[in-house]
Amino acid sequence: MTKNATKSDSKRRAQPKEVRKEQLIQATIKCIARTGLSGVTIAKVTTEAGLSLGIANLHFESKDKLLLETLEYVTAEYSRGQRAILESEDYPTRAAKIEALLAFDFSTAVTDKNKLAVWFAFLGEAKSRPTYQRICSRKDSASEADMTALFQAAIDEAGYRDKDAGLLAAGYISLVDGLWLNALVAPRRLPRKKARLAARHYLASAFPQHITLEK
Amino acid sequence: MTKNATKSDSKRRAQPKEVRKEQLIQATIKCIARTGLSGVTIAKVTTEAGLSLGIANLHFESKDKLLLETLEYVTAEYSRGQRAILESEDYPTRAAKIEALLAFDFSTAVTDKNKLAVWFAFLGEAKSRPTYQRICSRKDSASEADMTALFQAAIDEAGYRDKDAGLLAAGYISLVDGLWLNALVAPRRLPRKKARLAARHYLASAFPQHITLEK
DNA sequence: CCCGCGAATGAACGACCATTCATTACTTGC
DNA sequence: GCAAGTAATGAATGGTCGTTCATTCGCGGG
Repeated sequence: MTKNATKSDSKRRAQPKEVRKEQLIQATIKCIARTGLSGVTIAKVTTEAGLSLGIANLHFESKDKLLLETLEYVTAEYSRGQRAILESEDYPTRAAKIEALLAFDFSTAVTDKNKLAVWFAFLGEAKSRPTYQRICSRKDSASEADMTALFQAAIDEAGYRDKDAGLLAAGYISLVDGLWLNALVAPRRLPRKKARLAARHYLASAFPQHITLEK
Repeated sequence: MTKNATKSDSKRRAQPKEVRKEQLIQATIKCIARTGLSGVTIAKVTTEAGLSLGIANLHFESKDKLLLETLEYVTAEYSRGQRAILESEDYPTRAAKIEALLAFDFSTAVTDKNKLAVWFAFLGEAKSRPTYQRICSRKDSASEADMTALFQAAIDEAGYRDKDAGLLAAGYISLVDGLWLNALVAPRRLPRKKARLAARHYLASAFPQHITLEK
């Protein structure tokens, strides 16, 4: 009768609300990636989590709320990482900070297939769901301003001509979205490394004195 | 095309199968844009089309087939227009052909909100639906080869250095996808004209002797 | 050791929805 | 103008799924 170390307890045990919610959100991410948003059911999620059917409605008010918190979970994770870079004062040069953003956007943590699948599953429904729309655009509009400022500073310090920081930032954000999407749907055609290289080329031609094609 | 064949039809009338299928596909596009893929029901589609409940299963084998044909309809329409440009021999210069591709990608016909909503709704589910995945990636992989060839020819004729046509083509395709997506989800932040301008900047920095920022 | 509280369970319920098909309505050939 | 054939209809059906809640169980305090 020693405690079951890692294996799931065969007996149910009370857990703090936060632990259960995290468990259910993780299971939801897996289910969305496996079956698509429209294939997700409470039964599949709770089975994936190894819990009972009723638990989702116990900790979340409804399936809708569970899905919403899952979306928020995924976007918050990304935004946190990105803002840590954008707001950091520890990079020796602006070039280093831009490099860090690039490395982050194509890190294995960010390009995780399950997380990307969740992200695009919700984006695909965003047009008809104002709530999804709001959460999804929060991710980008928050960073767009900071990124524009960073790009503008780079433009100023190098004296680039004919560059529009706002347009470059919008372009970079969209390019990354597009590369993620294509890498997710057709990883054979666009593997992660090729996607990163394409993004690097974009930045290199925008900021030739900051970013080069040599690794 | 016509909204409701003259409305005067208060009584039902037999129509060739092709007319009915077209009608139903158009209604499906509207429904997906309005309610998202997961909110689409046969009842909503047939009501939108002004027809009876049973008609969808009469002309399509099932709801699934209807959705599939809708996706194929939207992608085929795009591919047809794009290939007409790529395969045309009527452009005086390569620059003109590249300009035409850009103009096409951001034409009002292609950036129609409903069509884009359909496109991204299916892409959002593509990860978990091999059939969607196949249809969606057909659109891009067909054009990627032709576009790479076009870009390579442009590189050769201008003697650009350090350019990788394949990477530029993959980047352009992804950038366009990303711009469409952001313009769809947050049209306020990224209006169509700004999206087109961002794509133009991309091409201008890739092919400075072909594409310029002056309209 | 037992009691009570709150977490967890899952059978039951009801709403929704794709699909079927008997019936109806139109069209066409004769 | 009639009959046979075909398109269209929509009530009925069966299945799926979100949600509820009476019951069960584990835990900590007395």
